[in-house]
Amino acid sequence: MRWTKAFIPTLKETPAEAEITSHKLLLRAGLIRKLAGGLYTFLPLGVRVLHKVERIVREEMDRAGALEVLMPALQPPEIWQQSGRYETAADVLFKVRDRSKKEWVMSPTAEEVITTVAAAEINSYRQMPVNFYQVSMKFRDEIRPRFGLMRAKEFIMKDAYSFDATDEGAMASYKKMYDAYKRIFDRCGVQNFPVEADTGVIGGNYSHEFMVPADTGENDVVYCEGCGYAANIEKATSGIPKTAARDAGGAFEKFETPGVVTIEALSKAPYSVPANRQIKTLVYIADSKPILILVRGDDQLNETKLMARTGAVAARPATPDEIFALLGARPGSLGAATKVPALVASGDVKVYADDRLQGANEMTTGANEDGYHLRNVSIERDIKVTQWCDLRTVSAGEPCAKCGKSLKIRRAIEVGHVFKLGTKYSEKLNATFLAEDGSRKPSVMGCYGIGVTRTMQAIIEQCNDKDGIVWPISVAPYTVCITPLAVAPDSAVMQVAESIYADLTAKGIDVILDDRDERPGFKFKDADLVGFPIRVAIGEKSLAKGEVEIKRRGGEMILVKSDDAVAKVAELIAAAGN
RNA sequence: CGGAGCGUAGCUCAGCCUGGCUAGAGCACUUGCUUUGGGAGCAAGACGUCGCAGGUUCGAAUCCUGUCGCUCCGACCA
Repeated sequence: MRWTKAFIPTLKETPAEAEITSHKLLLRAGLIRKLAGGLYTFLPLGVRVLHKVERIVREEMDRAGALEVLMPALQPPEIWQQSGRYETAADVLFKVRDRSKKEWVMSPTAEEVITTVAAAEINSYRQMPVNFYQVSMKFRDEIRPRFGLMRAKEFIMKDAYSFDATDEGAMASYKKMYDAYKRIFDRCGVQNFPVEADTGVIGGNYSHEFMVPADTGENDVVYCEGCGYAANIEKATSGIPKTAARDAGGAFEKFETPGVVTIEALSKAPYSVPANRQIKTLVYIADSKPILILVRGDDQLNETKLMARTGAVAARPATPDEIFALLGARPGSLGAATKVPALVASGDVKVYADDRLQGANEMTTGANEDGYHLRNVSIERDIKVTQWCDLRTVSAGEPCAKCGKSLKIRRAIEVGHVFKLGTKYSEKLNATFLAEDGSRKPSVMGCYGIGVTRTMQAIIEQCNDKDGIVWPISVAPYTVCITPLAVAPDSAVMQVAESIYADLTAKGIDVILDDRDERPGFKFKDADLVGFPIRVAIGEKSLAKGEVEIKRRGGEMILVKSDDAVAKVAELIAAAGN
């Protein structure tokens, strides 16, 4: 490609719409332009990068034995109702109507469709294992699109769906995808690591997310440098000890605490009850029923865990009015030792308590009466706990549950997610088969997503410097940029440039020739901004000695004889290895 | 949806508080001359429904109301 024939609208200044580095660079390097919030046009250079990432994805999916398909973006709402996700995923569903007013759903993912295919076509255990994948535009009515391609209303996703006859088979399919994902992100040239993850609305019981570490990521990841444990904070647990039991005192007693409505206020004089001897009582409305959640005063409730443990489809904090109606007190004076046991006994309320409180006594909590708290509360004796479970959020510095080393937390971008789904969808959509023993069973599914456009941005977020993008060779829009410092066709400089351009092109290397009649500084700045991995600069000075300059983006410049330039470039590309 | 901020040239922004001449600058764009190893200089030129709609006023980019859009913080996810 010749630069004068390409379309690369670079920007010297940063558009006001961009906040994070990768978004700024996507715009400045001329890869994308915004049409509206969360909707972007991929310009020619952006498309080239996208295709390179997609190619890596396809190669590795194919290598792992998955089969490419292409499913409709417009889907009938009936199959969503059948799976139950018409309600549970309602928030993100784009819906449209055709001329006959029939409603259609714009695909945010395709479990329902592929399972419909499987229901019709997979009738025997002999047809499995099988894994179908596609690369296609997905649509989600995001609450808040942001950061360019990072969270958009439409985005390109690679989604794959495996079908197995047995649970063991499904685990093997899962492992194949897990391994393929590791290879894909490694080949894309980004640091990445898998973490244990929550399964959320998709369902299932086993899941990993692939993360690219970045301060601008939207996920907190808990990890241990000792044993390699890593998990999304929504899922992470630690080996933090339970609350120490003390010598059991007498019955709990009420005491006056006028105006005290926070853990902190109660921890100060004259009360001086440390946060770790308090029980924090929260009221949530889960699927329109009130539930009580008990965590220790110095712990934070993890809402994702709450959803997972209660199996609720929707949960939100109760309003002060709802709380008052239920317990007769306002937030800040709530507790589960009074009034609540009767509500639990009558089945009106369930109490979920964090494991860390198990066996705790001599605790302080609200009295369900404004201005009063209770001291000397023993959980086992005074509170009817419906279910004990892990509900707290892990903090940095807590001991690892596996090896005891101090846990750390970092921000990261989720670029891939693998789920073992089980039979949730195959049961609801009747994807059953005849097993070897003649019985009819639902197939065991897995699903596997990669945010292709998000991956593209995550690569930029990680691979950049003050001058611009620093593309890994595997995904760069062009691998080599040839920069002649004179462009008159009869100049020696341009003739050498043309010759190297022709030779590199003949070798099948993606190369762009900057034939613009611009000053050298201008061309260098543009090349650095766009981030071509290898630059070959040809100027009169060095050419007088028969030499050209080869520079690895972000690396050292070397001088080579112009006749050796092509071989040297090939060598650099081979050294990158991906 | 809740909270905060912003909409003026293709881009970055000034002007608005305290209404008043023809609405400005830099970058980008066009033409010419000079320049030519890290986003050049000079000269000339083209580019605006001041987001949109109503209102107040002799007069609105400026004040008021509504509305639309964008960005950031929170709940959602690849």
